[in-house]
Amino acid sequence: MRLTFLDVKRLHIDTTPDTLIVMEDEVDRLVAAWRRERPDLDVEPLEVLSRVSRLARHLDRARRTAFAEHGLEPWEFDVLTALRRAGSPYQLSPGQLLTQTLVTSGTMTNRIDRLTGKGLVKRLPDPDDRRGVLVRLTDDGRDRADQALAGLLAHERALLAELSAGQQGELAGLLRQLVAPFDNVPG
Amino acid sequence: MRLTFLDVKRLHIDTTPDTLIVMEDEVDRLVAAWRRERPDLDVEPLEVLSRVSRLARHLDRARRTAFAEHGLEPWEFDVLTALRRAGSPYQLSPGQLLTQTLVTSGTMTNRIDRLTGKGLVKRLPDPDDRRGVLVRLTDDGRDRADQALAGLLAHERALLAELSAGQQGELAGLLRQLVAPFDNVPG
DNA sequence: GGTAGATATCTTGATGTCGAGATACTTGGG
DNA sequence: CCCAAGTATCTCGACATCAAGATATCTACC
Repeated sequence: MRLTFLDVKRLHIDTTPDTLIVMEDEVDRLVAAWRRERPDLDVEPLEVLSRVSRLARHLDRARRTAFAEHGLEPWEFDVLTALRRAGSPYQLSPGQLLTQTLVTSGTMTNRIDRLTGKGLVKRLPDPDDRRGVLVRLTDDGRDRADQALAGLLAHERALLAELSAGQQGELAGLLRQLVAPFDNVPG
Repeated sequence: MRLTFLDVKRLHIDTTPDTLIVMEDEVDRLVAAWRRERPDLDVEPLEVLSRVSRLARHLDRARRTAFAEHGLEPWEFDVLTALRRAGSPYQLSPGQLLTQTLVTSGTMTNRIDRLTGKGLVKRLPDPDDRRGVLVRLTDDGRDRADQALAGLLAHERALLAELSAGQQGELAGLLRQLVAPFDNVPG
């Protein structure tokens, strides 16, 4: 008999009811529904990838709340922290920001415009390439990024309390294997 | 000495170079940058959650490509398959669709309008509640959903080829623990 | 050094999403 | 029976994003 992931989950519940309780989630219900409606298909991939998508969606919402405490939108955080991470003098080209934030060039132009309007970054001409621009964090932008990062980490640490340190390491490793192919090819 | 996730990764590379090669990803670089710039902070949570967000982002793009082969947008797929999963007669209220797709009511109204325009769903009055509406899949909508699902599963199975079946099960289980709290409370 | 093709950024128009509020109906207490 | 509060859906305006194309500049090769 072949065990599916769902079976494994139930096994945990049945055999060790007091020490290992695994809660159902929306994806369990989704997969069960597909197995009922389309028993001819192998929907195993959804067990992983639908959870990734849904978790990301929930995280987006939680992050929006966390950043609001610091008066920042998620997209503002993404850009400011990319610059912050670059280290002094906290500047990157729009093109470098694109690859880090996974948005299109039009979007980035718009973001830089708005952040400039708020005084969090400023545009400087690239001295080595007259097509180019350097986006630099202002002092205010740097402070905001630092504060928001600390807030984010506190929130996320709380979410991860569900898992032991070892489990977090395992999870990070498995996710890395899935993400790496995307991050290491041109596509 | 305490090992961080990054150390564990490097350990793999150093000790078993031929059998276990772990590729770096963008999050490794991101975490390394934070450790250099903010050595005072514990950025461990990013190892998991930043990977979830970035992977989801990549998946969105890949899914967009996969669905385009069937002439569907990702949002259309989400709605059509929610109805398909409901089983015959393939109908749900807009409210039920909201909770499954994690969008707001205004968005769902708009989606139903456009799907109706394309002839993939139709609105019926709810016989038990005159405020209510039932959204029902047309035959064409059902066929499209079935075709697109098969295509999606093929694509996703390919992405997951990086992992063994056992690893996929582990990953699904760990993700479930993180998602379940979101899915099982009102929030 | 001149030119074709690559590259960096910005512009534009269309579109999907959100949030807040409006509307219509239902429910439960008095 | 009536009314207040709750619920289901829709409307509307603001806004962020994207894709495609425009512009300016660089690079490499002849």
